[in-house]
Amino acid sequence: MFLEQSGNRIGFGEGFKSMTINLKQLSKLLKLSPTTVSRALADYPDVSAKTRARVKQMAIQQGYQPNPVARRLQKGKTETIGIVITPEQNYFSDTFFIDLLSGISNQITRAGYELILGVASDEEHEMQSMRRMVEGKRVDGMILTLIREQDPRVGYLLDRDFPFVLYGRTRETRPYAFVDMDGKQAFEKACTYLAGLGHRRIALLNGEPGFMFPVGCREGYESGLFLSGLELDPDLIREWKHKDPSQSSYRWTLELFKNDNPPTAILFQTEAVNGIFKALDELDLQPGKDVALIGYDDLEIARIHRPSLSVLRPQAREAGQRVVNILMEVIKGEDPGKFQEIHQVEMVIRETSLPPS
Amino acid sequence: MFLEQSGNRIGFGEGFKSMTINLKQLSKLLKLSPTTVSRALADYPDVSAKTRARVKQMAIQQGYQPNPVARRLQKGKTETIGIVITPEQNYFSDTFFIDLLSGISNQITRAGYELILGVASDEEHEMQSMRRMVEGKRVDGMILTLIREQDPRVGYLLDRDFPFVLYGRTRETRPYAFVDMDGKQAFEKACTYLAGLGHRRIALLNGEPGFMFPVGCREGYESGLFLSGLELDPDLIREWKHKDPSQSSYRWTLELFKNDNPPTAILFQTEAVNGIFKALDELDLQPGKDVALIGYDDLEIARIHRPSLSVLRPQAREAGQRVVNILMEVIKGEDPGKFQEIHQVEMVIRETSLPPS
DNA sequence: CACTTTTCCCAAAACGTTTTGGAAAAAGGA
DNA sequence: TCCTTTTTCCAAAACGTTTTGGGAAAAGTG
Repeated sequence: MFLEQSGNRIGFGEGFKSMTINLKQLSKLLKLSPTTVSRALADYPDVSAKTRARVKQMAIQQGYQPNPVARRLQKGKTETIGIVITPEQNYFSDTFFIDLLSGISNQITRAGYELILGVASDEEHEMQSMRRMVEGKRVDGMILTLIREQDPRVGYLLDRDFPFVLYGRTRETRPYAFVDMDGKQAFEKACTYLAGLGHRRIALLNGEPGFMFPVGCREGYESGLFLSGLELDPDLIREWKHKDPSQSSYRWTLELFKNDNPPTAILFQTEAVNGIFKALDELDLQPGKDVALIGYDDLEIARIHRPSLSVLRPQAREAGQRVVNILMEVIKGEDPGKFQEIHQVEMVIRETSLPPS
Repeated sequence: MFLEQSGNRIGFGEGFKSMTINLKQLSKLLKLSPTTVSRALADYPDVSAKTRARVKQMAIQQGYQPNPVARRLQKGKTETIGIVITPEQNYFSDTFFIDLLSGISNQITRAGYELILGVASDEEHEMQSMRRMVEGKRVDGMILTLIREQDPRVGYLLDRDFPFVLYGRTRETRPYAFVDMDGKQAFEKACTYLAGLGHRRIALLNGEPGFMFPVGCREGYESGLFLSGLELDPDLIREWKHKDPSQSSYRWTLELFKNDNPPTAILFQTEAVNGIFKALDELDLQPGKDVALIGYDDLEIARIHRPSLSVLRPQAREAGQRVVNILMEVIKGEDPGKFQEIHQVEMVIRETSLPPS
């Protein structure tokens, strides 16, 4: 037989050589078969309590860790989840996203999986990076973020029956798993709150068209106006761009106040806040005092600004954890259509949501 | 023999089943041995040009992709690089970091490797996450960022002879590979530039002690003062905190101007700019006009602010690529001490670096 | 032609696990 | 005691590659 083991050599000049023990060596030490050792460590019932204890103790003592690559080959799983991010869309300036990522990463680790990351400069490379992961058999499942209304990634994965979960939603009739924030309910809440304070001219500075998240925001805004008996005025709706949230929101804010009947309140995504503050400053309008503001996402700037910014606060970390838990179920073969979660968004009232002066 | 292949089954109810062909099936189709097919695809010289072409064509036609897990097991490599980030330190608000990550990710992909990501909430989890990767045999090498003066991670990896590259430097006598920005030269340049404009009171609002990057900044600052014949005044040096760059820089800026003889210029990391702008605003000082400003890192805010911020601009993407190329060499067994790169930092003069009024 | 060299291909081993399908030993039951 | 059941262990197969060490056929050489 070819059972001879060459033993461990500490590398010299040849880079790092693993100095850890493997299953065969461990089993030799224990005078047991690899089978039994493997099964003992996996808590199979067909190994006696005594030997199980003995095996586990020796494993710890020897610092044995099963080689994940070998296990993956045998199990036919990569134990890996993929995600692709696109910095061009200014995604990372958002504390929200890193919180989401943090929840995702920690939960994946807890499951004994890995998270592999792709960074793509645009939509095309985003797809390319994902295809590499999927067709290259590098992952068991994908997590998708920053979803577009028409998102080719979703169709691609559905066509292949490949496990995935969206953070967000898209326009797609086939069932798929997602975790989303209730942007609609959030903006409705914010809108009716402002209306309740007496605001009659409430503007919406919304995210870029083509992406899905501004859709819910707009729906909530319109619904909030309606519930408060206010008329929708298209002149009070503007959209900033992903590429330069500050720049575009700055321009649009200035424009909003050229209106004969300017707004007394603005709803927006917090990402755009710098441009708004800047514009208001130039217009000699005090945030909170002259114009009420409520942002979506609780970024650092929202807390530290004076006056501090009232915000809608999604629970990013929790959402990330849910995304992973759901993905694990989908990978196991569960029906993705069963996992469609819409999470509530909390409103944090700070200093920029006063009644109109 | 047990060469019978069960064939491909499209999964039903059992989750995703790979519908891709494997080497054995491909070789059967070609009426060749797996050996020959493998070697043909790898361009070995001992397979004829004709069969090589035939194999490659069939591989493409059948969409064959070698299973990376199997290859990793055979090759004894994970083909994977690890990185751990700590959002608590506000790392991601920095466009710089995502550019670095982008360079890293793309270069890793080009090498056919994967990047696995850990997100740790603090120093302890950072170490824990790294140990999981290293001792769990999940990566071939590590990339370290946001280095501390005394960084236990470096000692840990050196002790184990495990391949790694730092983005940054640390206090460690043993040789190790790193790519760093020449913060010293950058701040020296900025400082002499300001002095050349006529500034005599130049303040430094530096990063948090304990980390390595503020050390170079300070050295450059001191050297710049010296070269310009200016006296070092400890009252003009302050340090902001990683946890709340805006808050702490705001406080320290106010304090700087309580000085009997206040500064006419400030050097700082751009991360801290919001607090500085805010403080100056309260003090009724115009950035650029009343106080010259030069930041380190070209963040979005620097470009869009009016007046736009003069900055020192490190080439993050290129640095990321170098880190990966070096790591690949170290993994191959090259001496890490050979790879110690310090990259120049460019100065971008915009509107906030005028002579004193 | 006979011998050597080159060209082209392949069977088997190996990477380090988990799973399969028993089998020996111990315990239980009559 | 003999048979059955349970307990405890293990040899061999399997996952899908790459590498090793030839070996047969073709080509070159005298």
